[in-house]
Amino acid sequence: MPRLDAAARLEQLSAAFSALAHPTRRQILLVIRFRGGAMTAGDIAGRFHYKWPTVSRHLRVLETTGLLVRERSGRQHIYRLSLHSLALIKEWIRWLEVPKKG
Amino acid sequence: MPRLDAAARLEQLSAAFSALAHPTRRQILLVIRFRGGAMTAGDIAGRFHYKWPTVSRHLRVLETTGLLVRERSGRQHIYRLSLHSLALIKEWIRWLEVPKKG
DNA sequence: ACATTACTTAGCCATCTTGCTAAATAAAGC
DNA sequence: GCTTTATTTAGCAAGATGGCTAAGTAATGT
Repeated sequence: MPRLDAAARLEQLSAAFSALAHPTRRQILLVIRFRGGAMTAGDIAGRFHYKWPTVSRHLRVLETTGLLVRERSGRQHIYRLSLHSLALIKEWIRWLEVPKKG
Repeated sequence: MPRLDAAARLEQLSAAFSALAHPTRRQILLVIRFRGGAMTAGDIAGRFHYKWPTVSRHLRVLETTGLLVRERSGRQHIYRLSLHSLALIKEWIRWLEVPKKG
C-alpha cells in the first residue's frame, strides 16, 4: 500500500464513495465478508441474479477502487477484501462531524 | 426523525452513498460545516464556479437524502446540516469490518 | 402595482452507468 | 492439439447524471 499524496487520496475517496453507491457492489463486499474475506469470481457471481459479465464488471470496479484485490489460482480468480480505502471515508465523515475547531 | 423500517433504511443508505459520490456535494457539506453548520443557498452557490441552478440541484439532492434540511427565512433559503444518515454509513462499514462473528 | 432580489423548476444535451449478449483469453483435462 | 471450464473484455442500448440556459415563483423595496 503506497503512500498517497493529497490528490490521489481525494481520487480514492471519490472512487470509494462511487463504488459503494451501487447496492450490488455493497452486497458483493458483504457476501465476501461473510464468506471469510475471499471468494472466487464464480462463487460471487453465483450469489446474484445478474449475468456473469455484469457481476464481473462490478468486481472490476471494486478492484480498481482498491476495495478488492484479485489473485489468480489456476483458472479461477480469487477476490479478497481490501478495506484500506474505508479509512478515507471514515476520516472524511469525521471532518464533517467534528465540532468546529476539532 | 421518524423510526425507519429495514427497507427505508436501505434506501436511505443507498441515497447517502450516492449523494456523497459527487465531489461537489461533498464540498458543499464541508463548506456549510466550516461556516457553522448553516448557510443560505446564495452563499453556498457563491463558493462554487458552477451556475446557480446547478448548485441548487445539488442542494436538492442533499436535501432529499436528508443530509441537509431547508428552512425559509424571507426570500432566502437556509440549508442546515443534518447528519443522521451518516450513522447508517458508519454502521454499514462496521458490518464489513467486524471480525466474522462480531 | 412594478421592479428587484433570491432563489427554484423545467427542459436540453453530452456523458456516464449498468444491464445485456457475443467474442476473446487462459488454464486444465482428455 | 482440441474441448471444456472459468473468467474477462468488447460493444450495444436504455436510463441516470450533471452541466447549461431560460422561465417561473415568492418575498421585499419603491
